[in-house]
Amino acid sequence: MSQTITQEFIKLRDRYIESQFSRMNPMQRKAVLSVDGPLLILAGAGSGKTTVLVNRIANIIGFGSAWGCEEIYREPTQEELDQLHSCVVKGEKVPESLMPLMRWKNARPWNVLAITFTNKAAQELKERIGKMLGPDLGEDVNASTFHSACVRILRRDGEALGYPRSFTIYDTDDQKRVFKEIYKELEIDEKFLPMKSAMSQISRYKDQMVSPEGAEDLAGDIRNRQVARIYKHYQDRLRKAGAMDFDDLIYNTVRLLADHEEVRQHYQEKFKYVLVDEYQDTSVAQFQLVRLLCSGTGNICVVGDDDQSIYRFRGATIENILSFEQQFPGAQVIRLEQNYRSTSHILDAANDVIQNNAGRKGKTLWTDLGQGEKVEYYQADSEQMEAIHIAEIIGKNLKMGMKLRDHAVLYRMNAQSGPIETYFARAGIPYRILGGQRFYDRKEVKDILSYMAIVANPQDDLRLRRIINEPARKIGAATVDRMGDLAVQQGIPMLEVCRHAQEYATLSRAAGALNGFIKIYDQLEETAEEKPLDEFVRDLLDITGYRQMLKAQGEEGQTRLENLGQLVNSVKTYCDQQGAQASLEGFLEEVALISDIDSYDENADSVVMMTLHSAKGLEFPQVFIVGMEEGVFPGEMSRYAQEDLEEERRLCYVGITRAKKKLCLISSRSRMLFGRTQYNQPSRFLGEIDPEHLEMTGNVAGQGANQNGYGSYGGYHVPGGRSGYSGTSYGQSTGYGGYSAQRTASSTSYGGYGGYTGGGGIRSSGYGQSFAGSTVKEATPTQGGKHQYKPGQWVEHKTLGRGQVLSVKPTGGDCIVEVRFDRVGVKKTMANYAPMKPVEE
DNA sequence: ATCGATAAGATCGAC
DNA sequence: TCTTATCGAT
Repeated sequence: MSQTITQEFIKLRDRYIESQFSRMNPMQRKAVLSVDGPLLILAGAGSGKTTVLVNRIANIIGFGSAWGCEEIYREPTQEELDQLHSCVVKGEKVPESLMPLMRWKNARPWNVLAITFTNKAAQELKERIGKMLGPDLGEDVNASTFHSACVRILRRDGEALGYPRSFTIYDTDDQKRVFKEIYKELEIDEKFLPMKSAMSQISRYKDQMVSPEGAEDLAGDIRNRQVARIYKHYQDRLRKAGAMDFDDLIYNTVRLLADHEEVRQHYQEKFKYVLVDEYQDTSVAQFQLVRLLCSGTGNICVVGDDDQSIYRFRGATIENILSFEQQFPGAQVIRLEQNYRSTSHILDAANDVIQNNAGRKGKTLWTDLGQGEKVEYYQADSEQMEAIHIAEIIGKNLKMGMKLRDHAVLYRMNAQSGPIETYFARAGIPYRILGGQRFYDRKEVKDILSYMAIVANPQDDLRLRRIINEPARKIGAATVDRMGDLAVQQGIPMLEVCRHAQEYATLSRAAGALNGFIKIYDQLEETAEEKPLDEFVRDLLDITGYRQMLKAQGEEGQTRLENLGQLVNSVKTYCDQQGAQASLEGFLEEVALISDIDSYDENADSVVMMTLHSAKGLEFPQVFIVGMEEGVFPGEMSRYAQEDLEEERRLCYVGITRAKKKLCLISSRSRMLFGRTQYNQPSRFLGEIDPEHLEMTGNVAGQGANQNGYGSYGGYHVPGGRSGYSGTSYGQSTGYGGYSAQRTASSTSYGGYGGYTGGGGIRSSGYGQSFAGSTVKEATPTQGGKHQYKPGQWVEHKTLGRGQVLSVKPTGGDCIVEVRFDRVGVKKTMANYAPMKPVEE
């Protein structure tokens, strides 16, 4: 009798659990419910994989293995069965009292490890889980990047590898400095072995878990032997400084887990469920890490899309996702092919392009969002026209009620942002640029961070070298080098040598200055001990004399001082967030692991510009991809090797699939790049799209394009030789000053704590800032134009000052107005965008 | 030490 | 074209 009640209950339990995830499509639901064992989710672009991840984690925590499982905590009563039955029928949540019977071997939030590609994605995941299960539970889930997860493991257990608990994390800049020293020491000629190639080769070694000794064994030619030698010296230095670079974080964690059973067991028990997002972009080392972590329970779920693997150049191996089923026998594979993002012309264009790649798992995305608009292909004459066309479309879209933030401009290289940026700034279109120099990469910020770092870790000779004479303290390079030698000889940190300067004959002359530095250092240490973190940093600026130095530097110093003000703010924000947990080490760590995309704020209303790479994971109603040209995209370097070309194609696929409703692909007949004007053929990727999905605009016909208007080579005559280069410029050089001024003037927009709330690493239009709030209004073209201009007319521009109109040319729904400004010379502006109005003379 | 001239170099870039 | 690094001169 009770047997039937139990069976009945279990059957209903399955139905109930399924009903909790009823908003998913069947494939998604299957992925959410398959909790145990290895699982590969092949999630196409826009297929709702984050939703799947969130729900799957919710299921793991809420119900555990209960679905499809015969086990139950105890026999339910008839009354409980009725209760469940009524919940299922009415679609209500079961009462808490019933929950113990509803779950089986469910995990606690901290038993779940979810690894994402960026900090932002991790944060988002936590928030969404929090919304489903309650904020406390969300907070307790381990959601982080590979690197932050490794840092946590290494801080706790890294001493087994001979690193101090408070090891420093070296960024690329720090790495470069170490390399420079090693090049000098080993007398290596940069011409023979460029530092960049040595650095990246060593980075690749670490990605593949190759030790310095291993590199030695592998080395065939002289160059590789040299790299192995550098590798060895480099690791030596890092170890002495108690430092790890980004690659070491992964490499060392793998070593730690592989070689120390008790540590491994601890984490295998802790992380009962491991989930990895963006699996197509993982390295060999990351794969090994994942395998070590999950081999206790075997509960590993990876989500990825082989078609979106775009980081091969950085050590990612697409093999990880392609061979998942071999690596984890018995793996389930689930494909998510329904796309919820884009309309079908866009999606079909993406499918058309990607199907030209060999070596893919193969899937075809579909959508039920309808055909939507065709993909626009615009052929411009120059990169300026490219920008103008974009501005026109944005203008039209705004009129139709779209927001500035609905628009994204994507390009292959950061260098391509310039002309568009200039034009937008001039036309008064508020924009933001992601990428370029990060806030935390600025010299003054790094200097102050270095001061903080040596207080946290007095062994950090590299950071010490950086700031010992900044501001100038009469401690020259020769003195520093001598100190470095002494430190190496005695096996002590440089700071100790410095402290006992008078005991060394070679340092006698500088002893006074060195003593002075020690006084400063001691004072810092004391302040750090006595005061809260944010006050410490504020005082640090004065104790070190840094503030005074900048004050004496005029305008540029002022900007830098403002940046440091931001730094102090960010320390404060960090303190507020962490409360009693706040620590110097903690802050430095957080800063070291912050990226640009982390600070992208989707709510700020401005057009976003970024590289195709940084656009991964984002979506916009209207997307522009510029520079669709051979030699640009695909890039010159990747045109010939099959593998490189396929990666470019995947990048194109990523770009296309960012668009929800409208996509505009733009190529230009001429393009100035690196000071040369190039005449490129339209990108082959354009030719791969079925014309059925394309709508061509621009003066395609006139310029020798073939029937399709693209794709067939030779149809386009290249002036200036067949290489596609021409020494002569293309007449685009007029009215084009003020470029660099624009850029600098517009780089001061750091709201709030860079890494947390948005701002860091984002460069914005000065106009956008100054209008903040009323921007959209200002930038929205009104019917027929808000102001009428005619040649001879005097105008007043918000930032460019007074000027006289030279010419007015209608374009689209707007006019290009050429103005000679009193202060800055001749400029072109868009009548409806520019913050400009006619004035009486 | 700090400036200015000169040369080299320049994808993509998470952490 | 533009930036950045390095070197030599003041």
